[in-house]
Amino acid sequence: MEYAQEGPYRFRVEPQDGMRAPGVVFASEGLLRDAERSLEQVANVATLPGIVGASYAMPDIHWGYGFPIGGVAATDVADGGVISPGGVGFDISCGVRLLTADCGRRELAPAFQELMDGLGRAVPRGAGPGGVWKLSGPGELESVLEGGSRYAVEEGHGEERDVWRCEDGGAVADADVRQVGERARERGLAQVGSLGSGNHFLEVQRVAEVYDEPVAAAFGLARDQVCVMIHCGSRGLGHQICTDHVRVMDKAMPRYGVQVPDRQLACAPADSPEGRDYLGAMAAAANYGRANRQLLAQAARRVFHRAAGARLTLVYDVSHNLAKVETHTVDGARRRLCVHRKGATRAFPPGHTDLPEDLREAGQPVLIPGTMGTASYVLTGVAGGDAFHSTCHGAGRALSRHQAARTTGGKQLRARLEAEGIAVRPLSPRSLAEETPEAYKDVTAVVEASEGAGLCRKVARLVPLGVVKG
DNA sequence: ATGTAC
Repeated sequence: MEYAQEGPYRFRVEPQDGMRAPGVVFASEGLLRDAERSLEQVANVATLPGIVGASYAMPDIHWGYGFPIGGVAATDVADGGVISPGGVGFDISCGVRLLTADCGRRELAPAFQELMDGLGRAVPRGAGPGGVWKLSGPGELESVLEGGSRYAVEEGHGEERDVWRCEDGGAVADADVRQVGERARERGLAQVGSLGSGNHFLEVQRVAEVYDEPVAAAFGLARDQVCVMIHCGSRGLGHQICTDHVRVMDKAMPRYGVQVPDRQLACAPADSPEGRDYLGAMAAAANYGRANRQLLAQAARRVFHRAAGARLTLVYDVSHNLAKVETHTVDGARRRLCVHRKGATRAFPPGHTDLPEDLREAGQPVLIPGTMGTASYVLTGVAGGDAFHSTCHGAGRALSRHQAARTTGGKQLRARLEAEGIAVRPLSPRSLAEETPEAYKDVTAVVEASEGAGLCRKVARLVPLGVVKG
């Protein structure tokens, strides 16, 4: 695919072959070179009816289902704009939650191995059922789908601050549980408060560097601060919802006269029965994802309290796989847009009215999970941010799981990480080897490019002290 | 990512 550089960290694909908008990729030359194949997916997304502005991609762009991971596209709801499950991905509402601990690294040191053992026991992980919260039955699952982490807190699993420091106040209002199928419900019932596998993790981290003191202070972060970062999604429930609704839309597309260059871009007008049904089910999965992270945070709180007498305070919780109807100004006019962010993080700028008051001046915390054994980042939204206020979400895979597992053994990798001072509590040696740092791109390069492109600003770098992996 | 293939 042909492309041209139109600014530092900004590349453009001219409209061609049915594209209704250009493609715009924010990346360094190096990151783009590694992802050239995915430009085809950027171009495919640009053919979607109602697309506004451009088909965007973040610096961590890589190949995904229909949309590239790192893809951002907005469609005009009032103008036949479509919603595509492939623009959200299978792990609906995958995201990151960050908490600060009220203890220093040195105070924690004597109890650290005990703390990690406790986290290892308290965090359900890996494939299949298992979760911290045993729901009373299908009725309570509906409450989770409608109330998200707000419902979890109401039931005693958290504190008031957890609600307003979570994106959407812990729950979106437009969840429609009727659109969540029986299989999705079955899968979701026994997984609330579980990590899953792959790049998902719960880490104990240390603030290694602060880039912006005032904003870090507003987020409650200081150098050498101990933090807990949780990266996980909506488990089997979100996966099943995606599967079910892709099938529905695949069949519905001809009725709306929509043609897409890739069947994985199955979609329907956002303002159609099929579009509304998916958006309602997706919102239910979004709420489930927040409740999932809420329950894992509670589990971590219990372990921190028991092992170190320490308290954990929520900084923020934000998804990087979600579509939302948001109001944006386009060519001077306010328009309701369906913004797909797939492997891309919302990054609202200072002053945005959807931010809680105590974050209004600093901007939205943007949480970027690193790869095991590498850094994670806290960023903030900036005025004038492009791509409907979006930025990167992390580092994509560079090696397949199989390739990764061939480069090292799990025991060898664990020894290496422990020698670097990182405690590891893996589910199995094999799953650990698949997550070796060499299997991922450099998250620092992704963050530098995102900042260079004017999508966000760096606030702090966090490094792992201990990691719990599925 | 995912009861890692209906």
